[in-house]
Amino acid sequence: MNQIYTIYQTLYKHYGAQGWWPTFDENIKDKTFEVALGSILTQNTTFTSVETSLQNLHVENAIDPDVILNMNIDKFKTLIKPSGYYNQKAEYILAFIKFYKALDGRTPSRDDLLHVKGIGEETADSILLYGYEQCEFKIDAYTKRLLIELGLVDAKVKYKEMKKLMQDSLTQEIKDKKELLKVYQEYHALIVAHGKKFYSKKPYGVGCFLKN
DNA sequence: AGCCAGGCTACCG
DNA sequence: CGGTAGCATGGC
Repeated sequence: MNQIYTIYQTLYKHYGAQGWWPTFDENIKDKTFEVALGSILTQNTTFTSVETSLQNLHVENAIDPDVILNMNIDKFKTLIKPSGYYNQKAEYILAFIKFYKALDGRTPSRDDLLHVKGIGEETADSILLYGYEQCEFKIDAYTKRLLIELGLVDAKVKYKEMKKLMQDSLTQEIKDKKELLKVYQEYHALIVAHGKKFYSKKPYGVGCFLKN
């Protein structure tokens, strides 16, 4: 068993299942769209702030592309204000909505997503992994700090390299595609749970039990 | 009171 | 290409 998969097992044993995405409303019609909204809103922000924004949107029945399009822009900005960067994020979300409606239900390619303003690698992978159930591993700041701290990559590693390391390691161990998707989804959530505890404050990794 | 959050774009050299 | 300022609110 390779090291990346061993880390997953250890984290899973320690924290248990995290749930694939902290969905605000299980009964929402368009889960994919909600995940995309959350993925954009959570950029450089805590998910608790995002939940406040999603709650604000929900009471306006605005977890819906057309409702947002027909809404006064300043009103929309007010609703997402708790997540910060509300001017930028409003622009990003409108750009995504345009893209999303044009898809008409199809699953977008990663490359197409990356051409939408406001969607970088992490947000694209977040939308694909949690919104479209695609096997795209999501790398975030915690993942990077963890891999560096464990000596598995060097400090100037790129997103692409980390993603390849995670995906190659996991596909090597897990042959069932459904299981692989589940592990991708859980693994990222576990890293966030672990990262909040040991990789938020410098120096990173103090007390991290993975360092043995 | 200050630092950090589940990033991205624009612009610099 | 790599590096960095700017974006903004909320939590601890």
